[in-house]
Amino acid sequence: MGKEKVTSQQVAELAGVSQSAVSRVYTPGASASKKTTAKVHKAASTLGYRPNVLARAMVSGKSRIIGLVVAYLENQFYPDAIEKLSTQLQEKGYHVLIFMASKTAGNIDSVVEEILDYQVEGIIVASVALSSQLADRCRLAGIPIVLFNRSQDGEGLSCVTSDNFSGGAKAARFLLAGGHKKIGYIAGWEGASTQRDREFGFTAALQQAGASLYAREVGDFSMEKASAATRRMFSDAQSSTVLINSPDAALRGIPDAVFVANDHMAFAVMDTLRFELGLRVPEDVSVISYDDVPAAAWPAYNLTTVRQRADQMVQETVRILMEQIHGDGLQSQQIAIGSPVILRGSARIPEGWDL
Amino acid sequence: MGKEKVTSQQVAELAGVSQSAVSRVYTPGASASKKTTAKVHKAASTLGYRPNVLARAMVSGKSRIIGLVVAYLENQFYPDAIEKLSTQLQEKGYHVLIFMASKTAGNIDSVVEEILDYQVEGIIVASVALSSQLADRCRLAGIPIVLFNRSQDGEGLSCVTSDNFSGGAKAARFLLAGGHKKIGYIAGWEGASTQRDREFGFTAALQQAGASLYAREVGDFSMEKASAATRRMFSDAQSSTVLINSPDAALRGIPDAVFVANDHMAFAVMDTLRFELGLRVPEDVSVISYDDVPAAAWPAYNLTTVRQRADQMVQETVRILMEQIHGDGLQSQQIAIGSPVILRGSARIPEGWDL
DNA sequence: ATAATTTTTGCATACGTAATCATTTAAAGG
DNA sequence: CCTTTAAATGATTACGTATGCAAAAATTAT
Repeated sequence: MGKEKVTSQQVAELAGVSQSAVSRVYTPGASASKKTTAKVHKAASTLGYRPNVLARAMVSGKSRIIGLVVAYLENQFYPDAIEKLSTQLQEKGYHVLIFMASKTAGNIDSVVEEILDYQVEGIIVASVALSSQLADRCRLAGIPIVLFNRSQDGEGLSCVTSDNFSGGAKAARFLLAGGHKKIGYIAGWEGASTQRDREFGFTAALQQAGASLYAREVGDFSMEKASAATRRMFSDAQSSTVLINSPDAALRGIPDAVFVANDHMAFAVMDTLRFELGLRVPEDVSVISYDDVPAAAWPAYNLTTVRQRADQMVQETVRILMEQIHGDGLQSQQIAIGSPVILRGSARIPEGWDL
Repeated sequence: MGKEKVTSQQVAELAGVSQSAVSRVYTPGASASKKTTAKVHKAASTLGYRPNVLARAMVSGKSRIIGLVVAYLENQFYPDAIEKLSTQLQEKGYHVLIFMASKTAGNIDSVVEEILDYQVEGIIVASVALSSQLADRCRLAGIPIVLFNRSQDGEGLSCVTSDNFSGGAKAARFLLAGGHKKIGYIAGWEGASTQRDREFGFTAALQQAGASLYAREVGDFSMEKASAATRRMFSDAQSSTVLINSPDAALRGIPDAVFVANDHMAFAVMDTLRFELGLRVPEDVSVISYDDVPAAAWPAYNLTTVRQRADQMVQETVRILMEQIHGDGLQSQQIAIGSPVILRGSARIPEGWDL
């Protein structure tokens, strides 16, 4: 109940200087003599003074707040990224105001509007799309936006992703080199650029090798739907699975390998294969996926996967944001971080691979 | 670059009213006629006006910001909680400013100082402790604090936890009912109240049944350390494991059950038992732990665990925070949510249990 | 219709700080 | 020691909004 607001004015009085002097002591690059600096610091510490960020933001226009829109926190990739983002921004004197888009799905725009109300200096949008008029509003307001782990064409938005196309291609070449003939794909949510690019890269590399997709199902980045997709794809009857380009009846049967659009779904896929369908991984079916979240390295899964370098993605995101905030009106940048295959035990390892 | 700041003044001019009128239209409970409300709304929408939260915070003292201190995001329990917290607070018109304490470990206090700079209306501290002088400062400043998943004695701080003592006791009774004789415990970080209470409850229930702990190791809530602890506890030689109260040589040998202080460590424990030590779960060793994070239900682990009801914990946290913010100077509250055992397959199920 | 009451409105001020500007003080140069 | 230049300081203003106060308008009661 005791509202103990210590203001720069009070510090000034105690130190015997003007309020301006106090302000300058706490403003980097402002001119203040050693003497007054000392006096102010002393008075400030006895009173327990700390500058009011909000008041500072009012007059300077710098709130030191970055808005972060996020969803899908059940996918370990995002908490990991949030932690890294927040830590790096903290080091630069910024802090993260978080906005959940998951449960409010659909009206991402209203979430971004709320963000703008807080006079954020920049916005990071993770894993969700943005309407073009909203993007325009932000550009008009001079507030930089960086899409994290999503790209969006035609809006001139900055984005940071892994090189999903080439990552998908690597997965395909890895499976082909392993001698797999009937290769399936379990897709993520089809509105996502990551999903699209991974699939494009995957199928492009298959075709380049004269192969093609044997089966395809959609898992929408959800574990439940991925399980269902797995059941459809690996049911003996294969009734509901669309067999693409299957040459003749002799080759029919369940896939001998599957590329899953992300680790989160791959866990469900592996569990369904092993515990529900009684198939062995990798002996009966090779599984490879995308992200390399921490759990992929857990022995129970030991998942071969295409690594998304969260550290580098975060670093680039912060760099772009800082560039746009400080140097004003820079060009938007699209960054794609290289994504290596991490060899583990869920997929047959081709002989002589990665010597 | 175009800084398009639309102010209430501009809206007022376009609508032909005073700035005060505009303010009142956007202030719930203020008096404004239908006519002016309509005029203002029209002008506001043509100009794209939205109230500046920061300016509003300046004069009203209400920033609509809640500070959240968090660490250990690799433990799925916390992302889950963050999502729920943020969503519930959003619904009440508040937003979450996030502060990572993990990498800055040790100086939690400086993190809280930074939070205060943002004039937050409340602080949620998850999984970390707070110095008493900091707690005092916040109380003095009239800023409510709620500890989430930690309790702290003697500071008069509000906290929300699960009923860790009784949860630990339930785990013990469950293992005893299953006929286990050599029961081990893998502890979390010993500075944590959750760790302490779970262990106290566990050992108290053992003793009440005339049993006692057979082995104990510390895992510090880390997967690596939990693996190492498991190796020590289950090595045949048992050289480094402290055998507590082992009656005679005949009873020596590896534990037939282990209670792990949280799920996050239990995953590492199970993996180490199965893939490194070649032990079967639950045939050779029963494993039970605490939290019931999503991954505990994944078939690969199928972990029997004491559920921490994140939904209810979040709900209570938000309730307390709102009470303290609106009604001023309320008593601090300590809430412990009941925690049921969730039966899965990692521990032998006693006959007739939970009929 | 007039008085009493309630609601609405505009004016002025305050929130806590940074930035501009003119002024004073200190330092440097000869 | 005096002049020139640089550094430091204080008074003032501005940021965008909410609120107390008094005046005006609308409503109700008489």
